[in-house]
Amino acid sequence: MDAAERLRAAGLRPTRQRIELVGLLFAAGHRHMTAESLHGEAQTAGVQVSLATVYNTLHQFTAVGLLREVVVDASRSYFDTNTGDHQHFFVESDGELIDIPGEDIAVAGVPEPPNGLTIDRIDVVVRVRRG
Amino acid sequence: MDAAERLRAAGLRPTRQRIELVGLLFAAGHRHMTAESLHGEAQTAGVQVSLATVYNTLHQFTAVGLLREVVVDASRSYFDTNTGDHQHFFVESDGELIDIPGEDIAVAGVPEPPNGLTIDRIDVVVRVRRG
DNA sequence: CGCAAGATTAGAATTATTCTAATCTTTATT
DNA sequence: AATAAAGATTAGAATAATTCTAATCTTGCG
Repeated sequence: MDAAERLRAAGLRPTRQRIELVGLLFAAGHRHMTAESLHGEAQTAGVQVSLATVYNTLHQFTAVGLLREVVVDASRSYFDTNTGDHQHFFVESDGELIDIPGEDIAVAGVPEPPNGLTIDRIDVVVRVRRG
Repeated sequence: MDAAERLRAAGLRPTRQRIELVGLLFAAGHRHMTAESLHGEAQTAGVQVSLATVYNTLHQFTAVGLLREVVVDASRSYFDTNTGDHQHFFVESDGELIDIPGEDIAVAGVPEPPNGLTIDRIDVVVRVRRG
C-alpha cells in the first residue's frame, strides 16, 4: 500500500504535503517524533511544508489512528508510529522515548472510575535518567 | 507549622507572594490545579501576584517537594498538593484529575531499562470519559 | 543601622500550538 | 474532457502557555 492509498483508506485526501510526510513517517520501522523534529526532517529532505501543516497533519493522523500521541512532557507533544498496545520509558534529559511491549507490562488494581466515567486507555510512563 | 515556617523549612524565602500562595494551596485537603487556575483564585482572593510568579512558585515548590507535577495533557501543566505515592484518573473533557491511591494500583513487568538508565518514577494515567 | 550578596518578582520575550482566510481537491454535471 | 460548487487542506497570522532577565526585595554581616 503506497502513501496515497494509505491516506485514502484513512479518509484523508492525498495531498502533496501528506504524501511526503507519510513517506518520512512510515518509511522504516516505528518512530517517535515531535512536530518540530518532523518539520526539521522535512526541510532536510527538501520537502516544502509549513510547521503549522505538520501540526495539523500529526493531529489528523492521530485522529484516524495512523499515529498515537504520547503525553510525557508538559512542554512538547510526542507522536508514535506504533499504535499498538505498548508503553514507554522516557529519558527526560534528552527527550527520548523507548517502547515497552504491551505484553511485558501489566497494570493491576485500577479502581472502578467514579460516577458515569468509562476507561478509555491506561498510559504508563516509566521516567528514567542516566546513571 | 504556618506558611512562613513551611517555606523556610523548604529553603525558600517567605515572601508575601509565597505566603499567600501557600495559604491558598494548603488551606484544606489535597488539591489539583494549573498555574492559570491558581492565579485566578489568587485574583479572586485579592492576592496581588503575577501569573509569571505563580509559574515560578509552582515549579520551585515542585523542586523542593511541596508539590508534584502531573503530566497528563500536552497543552497544560497540572500540579498536585498530594506528593505521596498515587496515580490519577484524568477526565480529558473537563480537565479534571482524580486521585487513585498508591496502594490500590500496581504496575508489574517493567523491563530493566536499557544502557545505564535508572528508573526515577512510574506514572500511570487512566484516561476516562463521560458515559 | 547600612550595605553587599544573592534570591525573588513580574513585565517582556519566547516557544509551542491553533485558527482562519485563501487555496486546492474532489465530485457531480454536462 | 471541461467546469463548477462543496468541502477539505494549507500556512501565515494570531494566540496561549511558559520562560527569561533586569529591577527589586531579603537576608545576614559588620
